[in-house]
This record gives sequence, C-alpha cells and structure tokens, in this order.
Amino acid sequence: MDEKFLKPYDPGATEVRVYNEWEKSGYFNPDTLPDADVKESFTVVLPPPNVTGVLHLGHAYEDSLQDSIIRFNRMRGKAALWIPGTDSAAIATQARVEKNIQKEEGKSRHDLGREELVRRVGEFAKESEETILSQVRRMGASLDWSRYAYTLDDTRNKAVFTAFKRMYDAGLIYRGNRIVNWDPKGQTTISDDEIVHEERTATLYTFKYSKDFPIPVATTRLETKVGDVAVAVHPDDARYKEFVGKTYDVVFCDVPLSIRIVADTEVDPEFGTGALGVTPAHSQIDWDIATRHDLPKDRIVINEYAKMTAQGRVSGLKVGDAREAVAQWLREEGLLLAEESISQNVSTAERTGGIIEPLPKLQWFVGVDTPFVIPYSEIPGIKSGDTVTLKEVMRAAVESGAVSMPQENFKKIYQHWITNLHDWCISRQIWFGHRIPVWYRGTEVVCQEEAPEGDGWTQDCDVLDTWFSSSLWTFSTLGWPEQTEDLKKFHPTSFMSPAYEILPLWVSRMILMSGFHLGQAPFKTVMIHGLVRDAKGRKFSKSLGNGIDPIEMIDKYGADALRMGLLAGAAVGSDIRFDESKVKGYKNFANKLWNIARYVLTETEGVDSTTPLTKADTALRSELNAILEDVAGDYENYRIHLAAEKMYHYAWHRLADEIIEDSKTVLAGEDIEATTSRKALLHGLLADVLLGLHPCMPFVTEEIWGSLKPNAPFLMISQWPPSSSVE
RNA sequence: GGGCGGUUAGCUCAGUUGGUAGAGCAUCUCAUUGACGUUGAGAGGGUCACAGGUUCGAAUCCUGUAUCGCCCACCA
Repeated sequence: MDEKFLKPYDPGATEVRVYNEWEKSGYFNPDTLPDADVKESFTVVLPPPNVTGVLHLGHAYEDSLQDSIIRFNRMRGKAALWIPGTDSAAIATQARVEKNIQKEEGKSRHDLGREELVRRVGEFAKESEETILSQVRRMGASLDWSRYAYTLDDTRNKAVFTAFKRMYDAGLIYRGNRIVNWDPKGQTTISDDEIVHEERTATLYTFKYSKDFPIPVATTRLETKVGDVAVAVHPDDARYKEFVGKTYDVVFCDVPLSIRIVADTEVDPEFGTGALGVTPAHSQIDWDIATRHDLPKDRIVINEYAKMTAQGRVSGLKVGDAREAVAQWLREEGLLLAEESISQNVSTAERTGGIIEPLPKLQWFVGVDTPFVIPYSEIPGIKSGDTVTLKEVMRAAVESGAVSMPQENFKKIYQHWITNLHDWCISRQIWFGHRIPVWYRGTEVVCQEEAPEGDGWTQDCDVLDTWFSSSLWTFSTLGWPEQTEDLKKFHPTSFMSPAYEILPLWVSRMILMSGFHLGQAPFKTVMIHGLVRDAKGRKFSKSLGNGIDPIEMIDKYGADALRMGLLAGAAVGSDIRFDESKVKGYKNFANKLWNIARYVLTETEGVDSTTPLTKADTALRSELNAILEDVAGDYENYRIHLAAEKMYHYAWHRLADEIIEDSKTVLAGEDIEATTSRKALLHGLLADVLLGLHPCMPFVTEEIWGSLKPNAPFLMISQWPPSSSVE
C-alpha cells in the first residue's frame, strides 16, 4: 500500500496533480475517448463568465453542477463535450476599465480615444481571462480546452457578422427612430432587461396649460410638458367628450404649444384627472398615442445629458430643476391645481444607477413580431418554409418540448416573458465589443464586414449588445457559420444550466438565435439553478463585503469538499445558502473515504477477482447495485443533491460503519471461503462507491481509484454500470 | 399592476407517482489506544404557516388566508 494512506488525505498535494494527469490524457476532448466515433454525444457549453474580474461562488456552483453532469454522462458511455469560453461583456467590461482609468489617471474615455480605450479594455480582458480560467481548472472542471472560445475571437466575430447580416437581409434587423432607454450617466442606450425599477415617492402635479384650457392634467414629469402636443382622454369619458378633436394654442412656461384633444382607449379615466398630457418624444406610451393619432413626434425638449433644450425659463436646466421651475411658474400663474405625493417606480440603469430618460433615437433593433419565411426548421410545430415571427419560434421551441424545462414554474415565467416582449434594441453607444457592420455614405447604407469600395464610407459607430454574441454561443462555439463536423455532431446541445436571473436575457435569446439561424433548439434541457447566497441568505455583493473567494475555500478544504458543499443539500433551482461548516464536513468525508481506502487496501492485498461471493456477501453486493441504479436515475434527472447525499450516506454509514465493522469479525475468523469472499466484496464495494461519487468528488475518488486499481484506466472514463471486477 | 415561488427539527435544507415525517450541522449521554478523533454507539427535538375541501389515507392534490421573497411592467 502506498505510504500516502498512512497520513490524512491532503487535497492540496493531490488535486492539481490529478487535474494535470486528466488534462494530459486528452479525455476532456470527446474525440479522443475510447470508441469516440460510435458514441452518442452529450454536449454542454459553459455559460461564459464575463472577463470583468475573478470567479465567485456562483461560478463555482455552476461549474460543479455542470461538471457533475458531464462526468456522469462520460461514465455512461457518451461522447461528453463541455466547451469552455469567456464573454467580453461589452458594457460591463468597458465600464470597469473606464472606472479604473478615471481613478488612476484621471482621464475619461474621450481623452484616450476609441482605439486606445479598446486596446486597454482588451488588455484587461486578457488578464482576467487567465485568472478565471485557472480558477475554473481548480474546481476540477472537465472542460475541453482545445475548443476554448472567446466572444471576440476570429471565429466568433465571423459568427456575429454572419448572424447580423442574415437577419438584416431577412428584414429582422432594422434601424429605426424609437423611444429607447437612454442612460444619461452611462451615455448609452440600454435594453429593457438592464433596467432596475426603484420605488420612490414623487409629486403628482395637477395643472392646466393655461387659464382657459378646459381639461386639467396630472403628471409627475412636469418639465416634459413643454414638449406636449396633445391631451389624451378616454373615448367614453363623458367629462371631456365635447372637447375631443379641438386644438388649443397656449403659451406654457414661455413656450408656445399647440395642444390637440384626442381620444385613446389606453388612457385610464380613473387615474389623476383622467387626462394625459402627450409628450411623444419623452415617453413610450405617448409616442404610441402620437403614432395612432398622427401627431408630431419630433418635439424634443430634453437632451442626452438630461438637460432641457426647450426655450424660455427652463432652458439648459437639469430635468429635476426644470420640474421645480415649471411648478413655480404654474404657482405664479395660478394654474397649479393640486400637488399630491405618490409612490412611483423609477427606471434606473442597472450598471450605472442613472435615471433612465426615454428618448427617441436612431437605433438598431431585432424585430420579434416581424414575419419572415424560415428556411429550415426542426422545431416541432414550425415547418421549413413557414411564415413565422421570432416570437412564435421562441414560443414553439418550449411549448413543443424541443427545449424541455422540467421545472414547470420557469416554463411559465418564460412564456409570460415572451408575451410581453418588445423589439430588442441591440445597439450600444460604447466602444468595446462587436462594431455594427453597417456602412453609410450619404443616403447609401450597406451591411458588410469591411468598408465598401470607394471613398467616403463611414462605419456605424455603435457596438452590439453583448447578449447578441452570447446568444449565438451554443453554435458559434462549434464553428458556425462553417458547417463543421462539430456542429453536426454536438448541436443541439444537451443541457444548459444558467441562473434564473438570465432566463430572459440569455436563455430565451439563445432560443431565438438558434431557431432563426439553424432551425433548431439550442439545447434539449434547461435546468435553471438558484443563486448562492451567504449564510444569512443575502446576495453576495461588493458593498456588503460578504464575498467569499472559492479559491480560498479550495485551499482550505479542497475542491471536492467545496463541490459537495454546493451540490448537496439543495435541489437545483432553489437558492443555496453557503455554509462554510458544511464544506468542512465534506472535507472530513473525503478523509473518511481515504481511511476506508486505507483499510480496504490493507485487508485486500492480492485479492482474487474471480472469487465467488458467499450468499451474505452477494446480498451486500446487490444492495449497492440497487443504490447505484437509483443514484444513476438521480443524476439522469438532475437530482444531483440526492445522488450526492445517497452516496455519502452509503459510504459513511453503511459501508464504513456497518459493513467494514462487520468485516473485522469475518476477516478474523477461520472460514477461508468467507474471508476470501469478503475481501473481494470490500474491494468491489469501494470501487463502486468511488464510481458513484466521482461526478461530485472527482479528485479524491480518482486518487483512491489509482491505488485500488493500478492497472485500470482513469475512473473518469470508467463505465457505469460497472463490471464489478477486481484488477 | 401582472406573474412565479417559499413557509417541514434550534439552524440549513431533503422529501421523485398521496401510504406511519428524513439528513447534515448544533445539543445531550456514553465509548476509546481499533482504517479514520476529520472517530464510534445512542438520545432528545416537528399540529409539515393557518383554515377549509377531495380521499380509506394529505407535508404531498384542490380552494382560500397570512407571511416572506423573486421576476416582469410604457399608469401618466
């Protein structure tokens, strides 16, 4: 027996070495697995971590979860492929670097210029990429590094351009003047999903535009009223019926306005005065009303810096100050009828905290309700050549089960989200990311990668929303748009496990992109997982200072223990409270296994694998066989926590506490048949315990396996169910 | 405003199709040079949030209530 078993298990001395051996073996790459060409594939793409910093416990959990699934399927005889990658995360990364530069050098991005900033962000991204990848390795993740992808590398750039071009040609990507979410602080548009609603108290002002204006109007955004073109009332509202259709010319706060009274069913007669001042350029709902009634929409009174551009006394003021100025004017004129404090949800930018200013802007959009002819489709319910919308494709993919979501509640959330989906604004006014492949010269517009022939072409200065490239991920990582062997063999992928936070942001958009470009689901099963929280149930956050570095945990307890601490104890989908004492407990468990191994190795030296088992031992053998079968079902159905706990319980409280204790008596006895049978049994039971635990605790199980079966191939590629033979 | 969840032992959570409530940690008692003290044997501890209903039988299914939480949202 190896001397190392005389000391407690030492993860530090084991894990890095074992990982290197695995990596050297090439088995992380399914192409080099034994009998690779006849195996059914099982594919997972790693949700690419942002290159903004370091790995946190959420990543550690996600990695553990996916690795356990990948390892299980590899042991079940599948060509298991798990593709690593990282995400450039346009806004997040640029914002991080800009902040650093501002802090260290006191310079803004405009001081540096586009080229220099992009270079600096790229540099930063490269650094954090290296940090992150080394951390992922320490978790034991069996990723195929030969297929590593980065959202800004050449292959992915090509995929992004091709995807854009095809959708542009199909009329699904268009440029339009629309109300967008403008973040005055970050100086960019953001998507609906990057908005956080904050409840605040606001004042609801009730006022009249002028002394003889017939309808009082209520609003919280008094300053925008200098941009009004109409007042909308409900068509059935008896109070105002007689005024509908009339136009009133007023001078409001030094600004001449021409206000038409229109009737629109969107207006809630119960709210405020039942009349809505229509400001088309600064409110989505008003924009829509203006569209329906053919009102002018070009009356812009607020600029990108949230300052007033209107003439008169509000000119140049910040919106907040302008609001007060208008209120003051109304008071002076005796037009302010009421002030009431109400609670209101304010839209703020997730990234910068800036208050969103709705502004009409020329932006790029993906039209989710635009009909197109889908050239090819494998998704049940949608036939090749059908005329459909992206929304319909997204809905059908999940309804038909092409994408299965075993967690019913998330399916409901998804469908509900689709229902409320608007066109997706994909342009961002930042510099780091995929630049929009569109060129302008006068009124000419061309979509292509490089500048067209001739002089005078300028490229669109915006870059794409980071989710545009991430949503191609399941197939861009497999070499698309080339029709690669990988794409044929490994797509649709098998399994995807994102946090529920990004179900709409990412999952649904992968379904959109994969549906349009390949006519396929991006993955067969989605298991949404929960968030890792601290012991008190709070989110980990920088401001709370409650962050835990997974690497610190690994140094202290080993990766196996950390993985078990995250996987056991909570079902996939519910939040996890991270508890260090739990991790410590699983470190003890790794040591327990180590000592089981020590006992078994000592007692079973030179054991003969062909020894027939006694009746009693056969029963013990069948007991574990049944458990392994049960546990396999748990892994199969993503009940990792149950698999982990069952194996834990068997190893410690059945094998160690009872069977080994009992064996001490048996082995001390004179009965040769009983002792040889028992030795073979113990050897076999330990081997299978290692097998059942390997997906969750890969390192310690592999290490023991190496001593238990010195001539066998890696445990990592051992097959399940096992043949139960002794080497 | 719309949607979706949670509520089970002191704590963290399991409980797959309804069949006498489980684990880990914590607590208490006992054991001891035994593969392992990172140990072993045992104990206490729960009206499964509440109220109705379906059923021979409900933590599990249905209805309602309370409470905590999450997601979505263009009520000015």
